[in-house]
Amino acid sequence: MADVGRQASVSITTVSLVLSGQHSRISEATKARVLKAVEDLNYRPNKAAQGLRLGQTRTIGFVTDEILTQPFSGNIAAGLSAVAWEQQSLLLTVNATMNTGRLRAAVEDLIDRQVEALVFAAMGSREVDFPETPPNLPVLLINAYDRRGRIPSIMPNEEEGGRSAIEHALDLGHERFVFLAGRENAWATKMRVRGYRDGLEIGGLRPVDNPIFYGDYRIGSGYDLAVRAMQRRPRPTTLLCGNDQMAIGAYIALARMGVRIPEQVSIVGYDDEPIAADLSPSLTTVRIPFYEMGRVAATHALAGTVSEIGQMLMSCPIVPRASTNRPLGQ
Amino acid sequence: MADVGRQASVSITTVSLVLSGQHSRISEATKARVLKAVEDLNYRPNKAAQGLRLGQTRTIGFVTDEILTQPFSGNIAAGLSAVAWEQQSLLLTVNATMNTGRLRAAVEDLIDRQVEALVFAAMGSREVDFPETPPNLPVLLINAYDRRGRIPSIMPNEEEGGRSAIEHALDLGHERFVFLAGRENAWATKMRVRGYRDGLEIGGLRPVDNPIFYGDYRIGSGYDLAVRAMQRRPRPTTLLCGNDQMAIGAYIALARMGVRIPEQVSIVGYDDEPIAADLSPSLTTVRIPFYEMGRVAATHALAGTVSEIGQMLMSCPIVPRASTNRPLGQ
DNA sequence: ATGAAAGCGCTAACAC
DNA sequence: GTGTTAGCGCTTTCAT
Repeated sequence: MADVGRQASVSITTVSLVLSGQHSRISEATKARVLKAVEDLNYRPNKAAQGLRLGQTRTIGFVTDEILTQPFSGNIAAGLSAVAWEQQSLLLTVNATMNTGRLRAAVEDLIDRQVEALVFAAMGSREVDFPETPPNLPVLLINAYDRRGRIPSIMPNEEEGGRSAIEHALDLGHERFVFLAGRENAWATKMRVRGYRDGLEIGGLRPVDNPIFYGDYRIGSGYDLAVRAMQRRPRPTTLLCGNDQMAIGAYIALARMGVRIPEQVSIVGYDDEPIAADLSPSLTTVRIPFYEMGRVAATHALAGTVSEIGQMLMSCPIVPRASTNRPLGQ
Repeated sequence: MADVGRQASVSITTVSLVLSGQHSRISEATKARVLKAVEDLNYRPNKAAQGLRLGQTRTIGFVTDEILTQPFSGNIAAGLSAVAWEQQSLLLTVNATMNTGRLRAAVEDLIDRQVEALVFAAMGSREVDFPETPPNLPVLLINAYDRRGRIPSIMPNEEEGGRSAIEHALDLGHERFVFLAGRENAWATKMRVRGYRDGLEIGGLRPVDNPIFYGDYRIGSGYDLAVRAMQRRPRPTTLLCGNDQMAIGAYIALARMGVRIPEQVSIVGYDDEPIAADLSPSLTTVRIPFYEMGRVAATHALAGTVSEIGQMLMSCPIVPRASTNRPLGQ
């Protein structure tokens, strides 16, 4: 900056004033000279120094828990990143494992680097024991909830998602379901099951006729449970799957059994992974709005309005595709 | 820091000395007093200020091109992140789209923030027109190559991967293949095809008997091409798929046709997505070492040895699973 | 063994 | 209109 000043025969103050857009009090002539010098010297302001002086880093600390290695959930990062960029901010990212020690170290490092907000994102809606943070620092959890419940969090409305899935099938006229659920003790499973039960009630159907089979969210269990489900008499007309992976398992099982989708049985997935649209027939599924969750998080984090969030639930809409249709004979 | 000094009745110099581990010349007594004060005041050093003074930010700029939203390739980020963390560094991440303007802006912002290295990662092994960067800044491309060829890059050895796939099948005794390839004009496709042709030659097989069908890397094309492939007489005994997604399509097609894997036909995928291990039977596939690519990149970037990399090709090994076996009658 | 002072690159009162 | 100066929070010579 001193170099620029020398080159343009002005003080560094003038350079600073020109560069920070306070042209108001600077004559056009000097302004042009400074800009020319900046150009000639290929000068670029040091944002680290600016940050120190201004006391702001335009940086969001982002701690992930295996999220990057998980399919499609990187959309959380994409959403955060998009909003951050719009507001001249960047993401300082750390990949922390389950291990609480690592989490604490990561959070502390980010704080030491003066991030202006802290966002933590987990897979599978876990509970976390989040470390202590300075009182004035906005902190937000995505897809996770604090053990002590004092940190605002953004979660998908899994219960609504489960309900959307079955309501979609009810609307098509279906009356016999099996829910191929995921791991029984997972938070997301419990919520989705709750939504499913709500749906049954709305449809006036008895739980005993529309059972829940528990699996583990993996393809294999989707396969096995689909086989089991199709052995019931009368046959279910819709299989609601705990996630898209299990739906893939169901697809393969039904293909092998010679049962056609959606003519003989409708399938609903959950997650709306990229693969869902690619399957044939394309998979009707429930979308988890990861990208939007990231956007909302970044928006509030940067605005310093995290306290308005509380425990925010984001809507999980049904995405109707070709794997669901009216049941046979309707 | 001044507060700590006051609390411990020492100068800030002493505080700094104690905190930076230069205990050498500090008496145990003062050291203890300082540490106590640090504790009491809950003091944490400001790394932004440290960085300014030391002229180092311990930060790697990481520019991604849709990579985060792509399944499993987030492992590149995980690899980078792991090494960075080991070396007390962090990733400053920007999600840039194809748009070159955005890429340039991202790179400039990162440079202004004084990152100590720059890593760009793309999906699908694209060519990029990378912006100008300061001569002393380590820059590295992952899964991408510079239009002007002057930037070191780390790419998967797709040709070797294609060859590994077919060699694995040859070793099992197969002699009739169809290669269900991906988009014909993609760089990765060309390389994989080249490896496939090498393999045919090694096995002494004629290309005319072992054709290549081109698709688009999506499930649907895997399905269609598998159907077409199985109509050939004599039937192929192994289907080599351009990626795991196409292999899934093949699985579904074969299930519907009543063809058993691997008894009647062996399947090989490519990518080793998480889903590959979950399929039933589990999918033999070629692994792209994304995580390792990230690690190597971060290691060289931080060590300032990017020039040693040149155009590095990372090995893509076959991962044998249950979808391949000896052909019938062997 | 400890402290005073300079300076990293920048901004912003306050002079002139 | 433009320059002088102080200072953001830290490290590090050089004195003492």
